Amino acid sequence: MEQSNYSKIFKALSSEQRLKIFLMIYKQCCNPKDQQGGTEFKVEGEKTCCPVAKVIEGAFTKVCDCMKLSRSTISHHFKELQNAGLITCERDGRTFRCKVNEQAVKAIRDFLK
Amino acid sequence: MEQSNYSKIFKALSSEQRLKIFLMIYKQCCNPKDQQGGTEFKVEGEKTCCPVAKVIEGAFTKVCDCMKLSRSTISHHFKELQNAGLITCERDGRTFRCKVNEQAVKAIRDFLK
DNA sequence: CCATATGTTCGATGGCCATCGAATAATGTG
DNA sequence: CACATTATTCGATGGCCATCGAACATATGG
Repeated sequence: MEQSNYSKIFKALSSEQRLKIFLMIYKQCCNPKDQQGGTEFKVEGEKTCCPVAKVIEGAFTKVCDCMKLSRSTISHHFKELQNAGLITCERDGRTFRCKVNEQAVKAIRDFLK
Repeated sequence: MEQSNYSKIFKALSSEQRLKIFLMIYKQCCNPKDQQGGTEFKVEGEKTCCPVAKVIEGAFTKVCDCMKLSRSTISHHFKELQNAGLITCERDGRTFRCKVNEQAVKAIRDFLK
């Protein structure tokens, strides 16, 4: 991955609020170990730990419930995370689905390797 | 490491120029494998690969020689990298010494683990 | 001591960005 | 259909930031 792509990723994560949002999603998707902070953002009736990127249903609303930011701001942050290639989102009717981009995760893990 | 510290690190690396500067220094210090891009920023007569953080002499001047930025801007970027805890610098007379902070490197490597 | 090299500090500037509320669109519910 | 939920878009705003040149500070070499 090129330097300019890395700086885009880091820019997306440089906002504390946006980092928080990304980690909320990430911890529901990819992280095999750390389950801290999962209490306020839990997918009901499911294990929060899974081996590969998993789709999160209703991510937008859940994030809204956890943060003191306007919905418009949160929408903006989701867009920025998408533009940086960190997550992908799709909407089907009322449902907002979202998952972490595995390539981006791999790139972050490979940075400084 | 706390989220706010991570966002500080990512903010420091979100500027493409600053990321470039950091990687120049990093590749002279810590990286056991990747030696690409080392050509324009080489410590004469030394192996560019070493196991632990190593002091880089004259880093400021070397970076100035490689980038099309004013010295004041580069000075500013060095300060930002220091404030984020990514590098430490010291001056002894005319000599500008600089090295990568190993804790920060470890933190970056542990992010998303 | 004088000139040169090396960094730092300062003030200005232009641009980007996080945030908000309001307006709008799309969708489901009674 | 009327209403509530949910998400997007827009315009405004205040603040931060990357960059520059100029002025200053410090050190070294002749």
